Order: sequence, then structure tokens, then C-alpha cells
Amino acid sequence: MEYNFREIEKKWQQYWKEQHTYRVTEDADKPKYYVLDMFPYPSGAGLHVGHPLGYIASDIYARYKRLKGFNVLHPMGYDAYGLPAEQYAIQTGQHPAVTTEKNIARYREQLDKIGFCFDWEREIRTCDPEYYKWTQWAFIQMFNSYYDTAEQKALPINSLIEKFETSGTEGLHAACGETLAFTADEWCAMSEKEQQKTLLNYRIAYLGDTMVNWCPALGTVLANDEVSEGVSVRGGYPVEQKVMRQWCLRVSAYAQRLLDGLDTIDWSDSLKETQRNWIGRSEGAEMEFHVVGSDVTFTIFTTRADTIFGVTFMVLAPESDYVQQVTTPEQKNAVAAYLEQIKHRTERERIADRSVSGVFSGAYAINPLNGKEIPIWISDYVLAGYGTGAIMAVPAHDSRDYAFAKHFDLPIIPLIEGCDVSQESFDAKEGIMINSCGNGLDLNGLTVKEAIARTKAFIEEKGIGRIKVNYRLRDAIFSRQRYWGEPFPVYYKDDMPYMLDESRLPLLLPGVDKFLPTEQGEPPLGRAKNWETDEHYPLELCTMPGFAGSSAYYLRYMDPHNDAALVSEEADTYWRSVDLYVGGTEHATGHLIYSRFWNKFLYDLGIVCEEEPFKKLINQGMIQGRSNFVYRIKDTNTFVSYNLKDQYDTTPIHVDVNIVSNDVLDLEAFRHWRPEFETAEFILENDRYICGWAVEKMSKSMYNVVNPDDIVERYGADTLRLYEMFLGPIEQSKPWDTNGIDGVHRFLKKLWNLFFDGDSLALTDGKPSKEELKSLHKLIKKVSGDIENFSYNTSVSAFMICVNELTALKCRNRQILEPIVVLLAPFTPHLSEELWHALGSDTSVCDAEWPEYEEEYLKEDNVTYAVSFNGKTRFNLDFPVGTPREEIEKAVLAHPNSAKWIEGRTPRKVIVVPDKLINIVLG
RNA sequence: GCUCGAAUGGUGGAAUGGUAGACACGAAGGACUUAAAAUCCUUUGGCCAUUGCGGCUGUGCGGGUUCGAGUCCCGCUUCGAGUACCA
Repeated sequence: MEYNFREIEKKWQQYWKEQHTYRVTEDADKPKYYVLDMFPYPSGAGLHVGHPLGYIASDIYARYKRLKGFNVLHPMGYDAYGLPAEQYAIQTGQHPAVTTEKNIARYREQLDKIGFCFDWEREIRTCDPEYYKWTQWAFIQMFNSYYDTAEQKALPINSLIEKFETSGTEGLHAACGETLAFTADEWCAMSEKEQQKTLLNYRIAYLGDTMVNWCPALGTVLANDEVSEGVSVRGGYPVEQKVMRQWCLRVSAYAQRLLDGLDTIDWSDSLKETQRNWIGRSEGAEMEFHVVGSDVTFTIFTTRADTIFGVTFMVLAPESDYVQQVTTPEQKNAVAAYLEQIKHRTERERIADRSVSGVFSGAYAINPLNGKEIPIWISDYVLAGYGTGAIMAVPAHDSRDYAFAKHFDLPIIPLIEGCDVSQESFDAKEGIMINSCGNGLDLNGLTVKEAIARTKAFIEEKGIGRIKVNYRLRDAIFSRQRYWGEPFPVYYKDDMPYMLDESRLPLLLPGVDKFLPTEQGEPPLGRAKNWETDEHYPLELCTMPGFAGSSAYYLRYMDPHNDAALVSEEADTYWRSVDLYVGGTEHATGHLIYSRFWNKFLYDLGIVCEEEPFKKLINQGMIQGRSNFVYRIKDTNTFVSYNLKDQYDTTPIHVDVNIVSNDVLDLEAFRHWRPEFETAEFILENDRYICGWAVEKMSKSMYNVVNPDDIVERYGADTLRLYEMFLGPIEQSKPWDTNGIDGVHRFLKKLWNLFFDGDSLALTDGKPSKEELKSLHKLIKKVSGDIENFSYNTSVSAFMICVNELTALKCRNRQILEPIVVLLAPFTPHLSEELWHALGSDTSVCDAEWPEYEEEYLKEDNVTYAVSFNGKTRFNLDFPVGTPREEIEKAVLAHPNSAKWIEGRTPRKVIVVPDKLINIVLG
């Protein structure tokens, strides 16, 4: 009987479905394990072979844990809100819900073919009202909370209101937008509107006027992680900076906890590092500078307090509020002209053009330490969003200040002994201070480190500044001027936002006639009819961003059908958090920050019992495309084979990888591929046309997309699963190359042949031989260890070795082959299920028990030692197990082979590595 | 620029400081076959010797530690990822 994978896979997929094999329920008698994949956005293009890589890896682990006796939660769902469906809707008028539904069906069909052990009864979709009800609910909780910086946690906004009523802002510890000061009486005297406005300054979900990334082409704002190098990550459209009133989440309040939490979780160092950089903690000081001849004082942030005596000018960000306050009448026109010039630049232009620009404000500030008057400039190299939007410039020790000083011919004062600042600044934080004495502070002779500490202490003592920790992490902008997203549970009264009552959730996404902004430039929801509360208060027109629905989805899988809570306490305390999370690195600074923030917030509220949502995280590498090329001789329809192409003037042309095998082009298929190649002529080498190749992104335009369905059709899901794992370490990015798949498929056929002879099972029930037992137990040991380390590629090799050994031994023994079926079950579930039932079981192989290896079968009679001289191996020598060290030494030195290498020299030392090698050190 | 990671045959990749190149692909040769496919066997880092056993060399480059380094340390080179006027 042939290994008929098509029939086998169909049969068992059906069986699993009927038997609900993968249904999972809370079971207090079993230890739990939660394996999660980052859920996909169902794009119209469907899955390519790169997508399932992570799913296969997690599926193997989930199945392995189940065989080890764990109650495994392994769910799947869809991140269903997103731009592509909306843009498609704009073009075609088709409702995004319809396209999304269609794409999900296609994804499901593709996923089902690969044989995953997902519990589909727990499926969630972010666009499902039953699901987004809880996204809206979480938003309401954030609106109704503030962050207490003393207790380091979120607390109800009502307790803040009580505080304001009794003592105003006196002794307040709350994360806020701007530092406000008012008394209890002043608070009580405020109108409702004023009070609400004030509270927005403290709420965790707040409406604020902030500098946003505005993408005109998409007609929406974008979060920082959705912008890269000045263009939108989706679509690559230019982005500009603009102040807008937007919903924001006070993620920045959690910066320190997000940083500290990294030390408690098992993620890769590089990913943790990426998050640390994104959070960007920097310790420094804030200092006050008075403006000459006015009562304006402004604050700057610096990490180099020690360089205070080298300050020769100040710089303000063009968007800074201070600009209007300090600009003198004489400079007013020049400043206005500069601001105008800056305003029209997009982010991308700013990044591309790093030339020095700026304008003098006309005003001067006083250096608090030496009393010197220094000019205040305005330049876009200072960012409004970081620190205070104002800096003290120390051209001698900061390259940006240096470039500015050189350009505008400002003085440069070196502060470190022996540094040369004639050509460039000296940025390193090392050396001995000079030129740094005045107003009671003397830094001369100190190291930079000492000087920083001394200055910080001094300014704090004198009240001219304070120690301050700054974070690069910004609050998340949470509004999107789009249709296809969660509606905010928000209405407006007297221009102030209020939350809908929780009993009114979910607030359903309304229908609209078109998915475009209104003529007045309002978001698409402005087109919705009766988009208002029963009391006729208008509802919010923006929708939530993509990351809203994906921030807490792992919690919902624990209890997906709960109508009364996001997750019940029972389900949460049973499943706790995700034990293993598998997904791509592209979410390092987006989803994985937001999720951690969201979870910490819910933790503060007592909704969840774990502060970190994802204990262990594996980043699967990206599968890149491997493109093939043919080389057309210019102005002809003749194609020349790869190794001969240099003799001609050729143009490389992408060719569909599906008509190329091992880089050899199928000429007939090529002629039929596209009409213009019908008459193609070829210049061959060794009667073959060899294609060139390159690693590129997998995409339609490069003709390098490989569809998993095609692989499943041709080789079967089990071969696909095994091959994807065999390709290399799971965390490594690598090009998809179908070339090696035959080897894996051959292995499965060989395995099959161990069980069957002709049409019938051909197993023996006798006692296995020593060699057979050794082969099996070697395999159990290797595979168990490899799965725990996620070294699936070497596991696959171990299976191949074992099957080769058993084939050579003509092994037909049931006691040997049965455990192998179980060992393979995580990798090749269909084949294992088939064999498991063929062996006579009537339950699923998923309920089998993972075999344990026994050391006694791995023991040998003899140990082979490699004998080396001065570290260089020369020959092998066998000794019975347990031969004493002295005897080994003696025997080696006396061995005839040794004489040749010793050549009369005296052995100085003999090193014996147990069971491995003997090294003889010669004088 | 900064941070992190990587570099091993024709290719993908193995190697707790201990015989580098497991396993697989590809390639070459052979068996079976009218032929092809499938299957099986042999060889396969390089150089030299192959009527000898074998020898030399070899993990991006240069040093170091060690009896012994692909692996650890120092200094480079190249490539990749992230981030970027972050004061």
C-alpha cells in the first residue's frame, strides 16, 4: 500500500472535526498550558507558505504539551479590522464586512488543510460586536481612570475628583498632560465643562490636542509605530506633523513598568532591547532659564548637566509655545517666515534634508550658573515632542549643536581637557572637566560622571532645576478617521466627551452610503444616519485603531462566549496568561507594547491576575521569496542560460518560480506562461536552461509566491509541516526554497514502508533487539530535548536518522514503531493518526502518552576515544565502558600507533575527556 | 550615527570548549527498466596522493586565552534587523 496522503489527511481532518478532538475546557485536575499565535489579518491574497511557519511551530508545541499531559489552550481568530478592506470598499463600494467575511472563509479553508489543533469553538473576530463590546468596555474603563504616580497604578477617576474637591492639586501624584495647579475652592467654582476639561488632563484615555502623524493620502492619523522613515507603514504614503484633537491612551504613564516588566519575561534579548529603545528611558535634569527683560522662564531637559558652562545659545522647537512668548518685535517677521517654511515640510522631507536651518528669536536667556546672556534661537532640529521642546546648546560636546553653531557662527567653548573641537564636537562622556566654574559650582578637575552628579545635586539644592527621567515612549494616538474600526462608546455634550452607559454596549458600527469622508471633511461615520444618542447628543465620528482589538484578545480566548465579562475570574485564574506566544518581530514596538500596557491596566483594575500577558515569546523568522530570473538578450526574444549570460547584453526578467525546478526552467511551461514568450528561443547549457535567483520579499509582482495549498496537494500537509520546520531554526529568516522538500517526503514514505509490506501491516510482536531499542531511545531523548528548545529542524533530522537505522535493521517491531508514531504526532498528525489506528487503537493519537527514554538502552559496551597529539586527532581507540583513567593512559601511550606521533618526544601530560577523547601533550 | 544579531561546502543548515561539515538538497557515477518515473547503492569542503595505508589545509580577517577555539576575549571587515536630529 502506498502512502496515500491525500486520502489520509482528508479522513482524519474529518474525524477530528466530528470527534471534537481539539475542544478544550478548563480542567482543574490537569496543569494548563496556553499556546498562542499572533492572529492574522485576513488579507485578500490568502496565505502563502511563509504564514503558517509560526502556526506550525506552535502547533507542534501545543500537541507535544498535550501528549505530556497538559490541558492545552490553543485558539485562533482574526484581526479583522484593517485598512485594506476599507480601501477595497472605497474602490468597489463593497462593504468591508463582506470582503472580510470572504477572506476569513478563505483563510480558514487554507488553515484547515494544514491540520492544526486549534479549538475553533473559541474563535474570535475583532469586528464581531460580541467581541468589540469588550474593546469598547475597556476604553470606558480607561476613560474612567487616572494613573497615580505614587502608587504606580491606575485608580478610579472618582477618587481623583474627591481629591480635587478636598485639596485641589496640592500634593497630587497623577500622570498628566500639563502640570496644573488649583485649589479645592477653585475646582468647585469651575463649571461642569471646565471640570471635564481639567479631568481630560488626567484620564488614561483622554481627548487631547497633540502633534500627530497625519497621512493625507489615507485621510487619517497614525500612531508612531505605524510610521516608518516618514511614510506610512501601510501603503508608504507621506506623513506630516500636525496638531489635532484626538483620543489618546496615556501609555507613557506605564513607561517604567513596561521597562521593568521586561526583566520578568522570557523573550529574546534583541526583542527586549528593541522595546527598551522604544521606551527610551534617559536620566537627566530639567533646568530653568530666565529670559532677559521679561518674566518668561522656560525649562530645558538635558542629560549633560555637567556641560552647563559650555552653553553658548538656547534652541526652541518651532512648535514650542515659548516661541511666541520670547520672539521680539524686530524678529517677528523673520521668525514667522521660518515657521511658515518649516510647516510645509513633510516628515519625509525633514528626514531627507538634514541641512542646518534656524532663526534668531531676538531674545536672550541667562545662564543660571555664570549669569551670561545667551541668544535664543528657533530650529527644527529640536523636537517639540521630546523633553520640554527646548534645549541648552553645548556646541563643544554635541554634534547637532556644533553643526548649528558653525553654521550661524556662534561661540564654542570646550569643557574637557585636551579635546579638539576645531573640526567636530567631542560627544563622548569621558575626560576631565575644564572651564567650568562659577556661581558656587566648581566642576574643574572632575570626571564627566562626577560632574554630572555634582551639577544635578547643585541645581536641586539651589532650586534652579531638578533631576528628571524622560521617556521617548509617547502616548498612543487612538483615533482613526476611518470607517472600518470599533466605534467609540462616546457622545458629546457641550463639546465635552462622555461615555455611554456600559449597558448600551456594544455600540454597533452604523451603515454608511460611502466609505469616504464627508464633504465637510468629517470622518466616514459623519455619513451615518441618526448617529446620536437617544437624547440626540452626537456620537464620536472617529473609530479605534487596529491595535485596539488586538490588545486583549488573548484574554477573550479564555472565555470567548461570556456575555457578562471580558473574561470570568474562574477562566482567568485557570488560564492566567499566555505561556508561549509565537509571532513575527514586526509587532515589537506596536502590538507587543500596547498589549502589555492594556494588560497592566486591567491588572491594576483587578480584572486579570497576571501583570505580563506573554510569558515566553518566540519570534518566527520571515519567509522570504526566492525569485528566479531568465535573461533576455536585448531587443530579441532569445533567452540565455545563467552561466552564459555574461557573453551577451541581457536584461533579467522575473519568471514564475512554479515553472522552475531546481533552478532549471521548464521551457514548454515558459512558452505558455505569457503570450509574448510563445516564440521564445533559448541558448542552453548542458541541454538545460538554468535560471538565476535572488532572495526578495514574497510578492505577486516578483512571481515568487508559493501557495501552501499547492504544496499540500502535491506532497501533503504532513510533508509541508515537516519541511517548514526542517528549513532551519524557527527564529531565523530564510528564503522559501521548495528544492529540499523531496527529501522530507521521501522520509515519510520510508517511514510508511516500515509499517507496511504490500497492502498489509507487517509488524512483529517479539522482543526488540538491542540496536533497535538504542535507536528508539536515542530518538526519544533527542526529540524531547529539541522540542523543549524549539530546535525542530534537528528533530526532523533525528527522525530521519532513526528511520534509516531501523530500515537498515529491517525493524518491524511493534514495541519500537509504536512510540515513534507518538513522537511524530506533533509534526505529522495525519500520518500518525493513520498509523495509530492501524496499530489497533480506537482513540486519537492526541490522547496518547509521550514516551520517556531509558538511559540503560543508550549504554554501550565499548567507548570510542579519539586520540590526539597536541590537540590534533590522529586515530580512534576503543575501551570497555568504565575502564579506569590510568589504564586508558597507559594503553594509549603503549599503543603502536602512538609511537609514530610521539617520535621520541616525552609526553608531558595526558588529558582524558571521559567517553570522548584523549589528548597527549608533547614537549 | 547608535543598539542588537549574524558570517561554516555548490545550497539549506549540524556541532554542552573536545574527531567541523550531522541531516537534507543538488551534483557525479552505478544498479533495476525498452524508456521514463519511482526505488536502491557509491562518491561528494579544498589541495596532493589515489597499485598503498594516507598526508596537508580548512568555519569572514588579524591577534589573544587554552593541552585543545566554529564556539571564549580584544581589534577589524562585510551583511542583516531595529531606531534615529531623543538633547
